[in-house]
Amino acid sequence: MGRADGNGRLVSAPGAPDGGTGILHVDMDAFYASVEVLDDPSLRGKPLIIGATDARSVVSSASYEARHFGVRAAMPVARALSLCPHAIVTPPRMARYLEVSKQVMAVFSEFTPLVEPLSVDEAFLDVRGARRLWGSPGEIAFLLKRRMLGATGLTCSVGVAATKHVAKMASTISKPDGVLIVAADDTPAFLAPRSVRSMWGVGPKSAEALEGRGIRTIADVLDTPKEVLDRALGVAMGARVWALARGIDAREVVTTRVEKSVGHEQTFLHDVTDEGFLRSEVLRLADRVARRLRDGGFEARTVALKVRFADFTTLGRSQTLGEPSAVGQRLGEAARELLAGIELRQAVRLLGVRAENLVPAGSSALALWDPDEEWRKVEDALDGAADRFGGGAVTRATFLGRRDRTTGGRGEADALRRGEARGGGPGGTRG
DNA sequence: TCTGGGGTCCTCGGGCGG
DNA sequence: TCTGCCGCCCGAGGACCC
Repeated sequence: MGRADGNGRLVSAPGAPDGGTGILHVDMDAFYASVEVLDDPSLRGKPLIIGATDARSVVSSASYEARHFGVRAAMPVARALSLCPHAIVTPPRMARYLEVSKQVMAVFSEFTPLVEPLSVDEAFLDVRGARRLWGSPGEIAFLLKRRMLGATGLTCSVGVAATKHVAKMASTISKPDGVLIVAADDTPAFLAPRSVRSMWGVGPKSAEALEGRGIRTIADVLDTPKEVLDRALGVAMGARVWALARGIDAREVVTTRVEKSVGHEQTFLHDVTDEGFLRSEVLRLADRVARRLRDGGFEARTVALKVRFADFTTLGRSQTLGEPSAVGQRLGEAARELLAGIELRQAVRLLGVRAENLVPAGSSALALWDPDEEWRKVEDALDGAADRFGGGAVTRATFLGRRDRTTGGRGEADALRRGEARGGGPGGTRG
């Protein structure tokens, strides 16, 4: 497996056993901060915070020098500066990070086509089919790190394991600039002493629910009946934690991902009570969302509005549109209706507009609906019923009342109304 | 200390149609 | 015609991740 290196890291040496592994999780080290250092070497070795400087912004990324002072991502910048007053704060340059991200992903793709990006700076790689070309998974991990440094000038950490979950945990523990290989046989020993919080998917709430029952480590999870986990976390989450604690994780590396929603939200510098301003902001956010939908070739069936009040309570309202749309005006109207339905009992801190239930542009029900095709389906479905009722075939004409005299009269139409002829048709088989 | 912005997934309850 | 059951969709909210 690996050795503790005195800094809380656990790392493997080249040649460590990697039997039964095949999944790599690669995570760039302090990605945004490292890109800033790459572009301005005078920042090297200094505490660096990536984040806007206005009152309400939070830390997006921090160099390890800043983390040494307790600075963490998602911490308010003001708080970070109180912990590390001499830190250099620089605003994020997303366009630049995306540019470097492309280089990073290109390095991943050199080793395997089976790459599943999780964000701009990390991905799962399935290297089970790359052995003949590049070597064993453990060998690939060290090779990839060298190649990454050469191609981008950046360091990364790599977890190597039999499953995505263990690979992800391993890369986290090996950070920064490490490799941790967890051979399949070593998985139980690797997992057992770890905290429940270290599991991917167990956040503060779930950890609290478990710890409140005395379940602090993964070994504790192994000793806990599944019903207790279900009660603590809900059935789905309980089942997941039960399985992950045993090293069971059947998730494959997925190379294609379909976007499910697109949204924008805005925290105001000062809490807002002006309703007119909120209405105009809703329209502006809807416009941005609509533009992104059109760029991506999508339309939205559902519009969701998010309102966060000054006391941080958050409300969501959503509405399904009559027809999918990617028109800012249409999305904006829906979002404004949702806003009108919310009692603004406090000043508003944040507004968000999100498009959900995305469909490809032009595939709305109306655009795709072919009446002739629908009638063919109805006629097919009714053929069998017509036989049972002793009549002839039911046609579109019979249903519309222009009865074909060769058919059996009203039997089929009655059958249709009673829903007795729906076999194989849409709408379920029960009745 | 006072909590961003972009997402995904899950749960639960109500309405509705068969 | 009414009732109970079931599955599906919708809407709201919460937890989690980077």
